[in-house]
Amino acid sequence: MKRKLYLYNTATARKEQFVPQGGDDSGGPVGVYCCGPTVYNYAHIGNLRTYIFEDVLKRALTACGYSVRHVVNITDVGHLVSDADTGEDKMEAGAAREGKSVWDIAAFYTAKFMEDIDALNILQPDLWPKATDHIPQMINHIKTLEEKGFTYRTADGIYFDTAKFPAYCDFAGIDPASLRAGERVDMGDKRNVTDFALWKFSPLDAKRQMEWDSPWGRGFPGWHIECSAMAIEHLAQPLDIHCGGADHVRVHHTNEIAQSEAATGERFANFWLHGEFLVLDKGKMAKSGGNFVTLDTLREQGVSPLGYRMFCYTAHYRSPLKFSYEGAAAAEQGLLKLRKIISSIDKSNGSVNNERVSRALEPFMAALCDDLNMPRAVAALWDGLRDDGLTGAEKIAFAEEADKALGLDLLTPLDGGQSRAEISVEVDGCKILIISDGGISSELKNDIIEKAVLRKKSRAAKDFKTADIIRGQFVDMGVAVKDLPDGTTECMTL
RNA sequence: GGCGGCAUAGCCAAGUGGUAAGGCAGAGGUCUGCAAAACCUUUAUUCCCCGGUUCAAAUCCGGGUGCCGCCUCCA
Repeated sequence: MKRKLYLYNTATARKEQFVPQGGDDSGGPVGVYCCGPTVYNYAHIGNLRTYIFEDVLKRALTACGYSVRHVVNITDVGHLVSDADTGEDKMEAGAAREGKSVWDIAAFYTAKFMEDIDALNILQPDLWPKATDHIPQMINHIKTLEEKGFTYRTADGIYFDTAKFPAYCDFAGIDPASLRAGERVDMGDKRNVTDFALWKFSPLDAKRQMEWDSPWGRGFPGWHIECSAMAIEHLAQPLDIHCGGADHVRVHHTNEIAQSEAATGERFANFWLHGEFLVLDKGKMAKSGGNFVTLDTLREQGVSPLGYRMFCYTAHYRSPLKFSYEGAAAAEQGLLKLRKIISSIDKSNGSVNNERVSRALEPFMAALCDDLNMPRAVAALWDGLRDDGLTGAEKIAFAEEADKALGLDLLTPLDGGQSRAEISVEVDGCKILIISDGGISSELKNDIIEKAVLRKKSRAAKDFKTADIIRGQFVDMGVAVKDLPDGTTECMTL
C-alpha cells in the first residue's frame, strides 16, 4: 500500500501524482538519478542545497512505501568551459593551481564532498559512479549514435546533430530561432547552435592528464554523455526520476534527453525534478565567483551543518532561497529549540496509540507528499509537538517518524551529539554542576567551585553586589552561570 | 535580444478565489535579588503599484515598476 506522492515534473510543467515505471505494485525499486558534483573544488552551500532537496525526495519516497535505488554520479573528468574549446579545463586548472595531478584533485574533493554529505545527514546513495570508470560505456553510446546517424565530425570532436532529433526543443521549450548563434559561444564548425560535443579530441599541442583512445582518436568525453551513459548503465530504463539543479534544464538535461532517446529509441526519464538556487544579495553563489560559502565557513559562524539543513527547509525547493548568516543563525536557533522541546518530553508519560500518532502525523505527511513542501511540514512538526492531545510517548513517536523524513537528528540531545562532561559536587551545602568539554583542569575546576560557593553564600547573605562581581569573573573566564530551580549552581564552560 | 521565475511583517518564508501558516528577531507578562532558561500573551486591517473580473482576489486577467535565473562550465 503506497501513499500518494505528488511531484512537480519539469517535463510537463505540472504537479503530478508519482507512479513508478510498471505501476505502484511493480515491486522493483524506484530508480532515481541525480547529477552529482564536478570534483575540482569544495562544494559550496548552494550546491549542497540541491543534494539536501534530493535527499528529502528519497526520504519521502521511502515514507510513502517505495524502495529506492539512488544513483549520484561523480564528474571527475575535466571539461572545457565551452564546447568551442576556448576556455580552460576546470579539472586541469584546479590541478595546476594546487600543484597536483588531476587524479589527486578528483580524489581529494570527492572525499571532501562525502564528508559534507555525511555532516548534512544525507543518506548515502546506492551507487556513486565515477565518470572515469565509464569511458567504455560512453564510447559505446556515441558509437550507437553514430550508427544511427545522429553525429558528425568537426576539427575538434564528434558532435550531436540536434536537427536530427526533432523533439530536441520540447523539454525546455526552446525556440531555436531565438537563440543567437555565436553571440556568447563561438560556433566553431557546429552545424546548429544547439549541437553539442559527444567526444572531444585532445589538443595537438598539449598533453592532457586525462585522455583516452577512442574510435575517433585520442580525447575525452563531452560533459553531457557521462550522465546518459551512467544512468543507462546503472538504472532501468526509463528512469523513474531524474534530478538536478535548475540550471541544468536548458542545456545539460535537454542534451541528455536527446542523446539518450536518440540512442535507445525509448523515453529516458518519466519525472524531472529541479532544485532552485540559493541566492545572495548579489545573485547566485558560484564556484567561479568570490562569493563562495562552504560548510566550514558556516561552522566558523556558529551554524552547524544540520542548522543549514534546517535553513533549507524554510523555503520550498522550487523557490530561490535568500541566504544570509542572520537567516542561517535563525534556523540554527530553531533547530536547537526543537531539540530542547523534544528532549524535555517525558517519554514515560502514557502509552503509544499508533492511530493517534498517525493522525498527528497526517498534516506533516500531507505537506511532505505535496511536492515536498518542507516549510509546511516543519510547521506541522511544531504543531504536533505542541498538541496537548498526545501523550509524551506519542510525541516522541511522532518526532521520530517526522525525523525519518527530515533528517535533523531531532532526538539527539541539545549539543548535537557532542557529549559534554558533567561534574556534580556538593561543597558546604552548595550544589554545583560543572558542564565542560571534559578536558577541564583540576585548577580550573577548583577555581569554579570556590567562586560558586562564595557567590552562593553572598546571595544567601543578600550581598548581591559581591554575587554580581563573581558572575562578572565567571564571564571573564568564559563560564556561563545559571541558578537552577532546585538551588543548584550550573557552571558551563563555553 | 529570447525564455522562465519572483515581489507577503525587521529577517527567512507558506499560502494560487472565501477573508493572511510556521520559524527567527522584537514587545509585554510570569518566574528571578538581578540574570539565564522556561512558559504565557502579543506583533501584517493587509500581501510592489495602477486598473479590471467576481458576492468574494495575496491568489484570476491587463498594464507598470523592481529583482533574479537560464540562453556559456555551473546545484
